[in-house]
Amino acid sequence: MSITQRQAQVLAFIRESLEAQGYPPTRAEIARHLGFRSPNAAESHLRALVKKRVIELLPGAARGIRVRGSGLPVIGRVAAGRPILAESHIERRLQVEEGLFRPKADYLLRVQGSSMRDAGILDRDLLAVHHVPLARHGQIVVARLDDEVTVKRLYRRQDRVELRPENPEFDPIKVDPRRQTLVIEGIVVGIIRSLSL
Amino acid sequence: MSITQRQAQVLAFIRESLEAQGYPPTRAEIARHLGFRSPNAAESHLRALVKKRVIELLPGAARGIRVRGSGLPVIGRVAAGRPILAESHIERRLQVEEGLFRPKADYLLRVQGSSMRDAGILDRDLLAVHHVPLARHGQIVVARLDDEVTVKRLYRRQDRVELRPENPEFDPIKVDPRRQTLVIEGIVVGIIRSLSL
DNA sequence: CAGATTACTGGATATAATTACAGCTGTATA
DNA sequence: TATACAGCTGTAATTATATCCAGTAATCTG
Repeated sequence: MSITQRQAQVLAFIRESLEAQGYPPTRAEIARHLGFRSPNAAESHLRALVKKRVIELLPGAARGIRVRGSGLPVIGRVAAGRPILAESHIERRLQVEEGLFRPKADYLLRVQGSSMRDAGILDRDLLAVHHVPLARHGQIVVARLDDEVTVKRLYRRQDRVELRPENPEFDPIKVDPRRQTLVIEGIVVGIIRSLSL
Repeated sequence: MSITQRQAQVLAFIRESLEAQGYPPTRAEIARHLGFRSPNAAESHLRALVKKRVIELLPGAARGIRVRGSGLPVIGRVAAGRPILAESHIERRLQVEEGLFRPKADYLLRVQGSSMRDAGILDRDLLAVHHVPLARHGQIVVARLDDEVTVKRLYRRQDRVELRPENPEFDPIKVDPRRQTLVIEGIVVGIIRSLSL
């Protein structure tokens, strides 16, 4: 039971309004923006979004629209064979400004281990990841090698593909496409570290 | 012309409301929260905050309150002798969730140089800084030595104070309190890096 | 000491906004 | 083929909200 295209437009406008105005839109504003002649059209879309648990409506309150699950999901340990963005992997959500990272971050992944230490990526750092299935030579990627999720720098030379750590204590991984399946889960676009002393 | 205590309470409630409800409060809600019997008391506080350029009011709009200058200020190069948080040092502001860092971040400072490379702090990183005048041994601090602002790890042994870089290419700074003035500007509580490839 | 600012009460009103009701057309689902 | 759901129009009532006006009192400022 996923969201329809029209409902996504309504949701996008709510987000837009929140960003630009600092408060949610009214039914009339939604109707005006999407070209409805009746505010009731907006109302029913909002009700549908409530039923699908995407927003909450606060009865009686003007502009009483709350977007649920806003902010970037923080992904902890990823279970083998399961998609990274599965609901069960989400530890919590963090409100981080869209546009802080470019291209935009889709989720935050918690680093395990120090194999990328010399790239300034330490154990327990949060990596901002842009979710795309393709990466270029030299980019730091989130990759899945035979169901194991790792963060490494991608090396692509002619027909050879390598995942290289940036720490001399770790060895580069030469990918053999005949025996292993390599899936690019995304490229790393940023880092957030909490020192909390 | 700064903000009064009462006005600060109103502002705090607006922020609280934004955080908890997802939208700004009405005049009546402000009045109820602060114990006013008339919504007009809230109205005049809001007007005062507008005059002091702390918020904006959108006429006619329900809950039409916008908090100006929200988010953490990003500090670029700091001019000698001027306070770090001077308005002229603010490059922009970033909307980052309060509570992402502990203790809370007061501003973001852009790193210049790689003297803290081995601590995972690279050139052009943004450091989340908690603004306090005291730091403990071992903490990474933002310090001002004779008007020069630097980021180093603080070493305090008996009566000796040192600011140590974490990169063998740089030398530790032994602070001589008779000739130099050391001011702790804050402690580093987090790092944000944008890779933008 | 006049005038501005802060900090409120109390009443009133226009309008902003939610929300109920009735109805329409398609498309998908059982 | 009945039933649900998506996606609307249109009207209207109720209530939520902003905002004006007229005061009172205390404190600060030039």
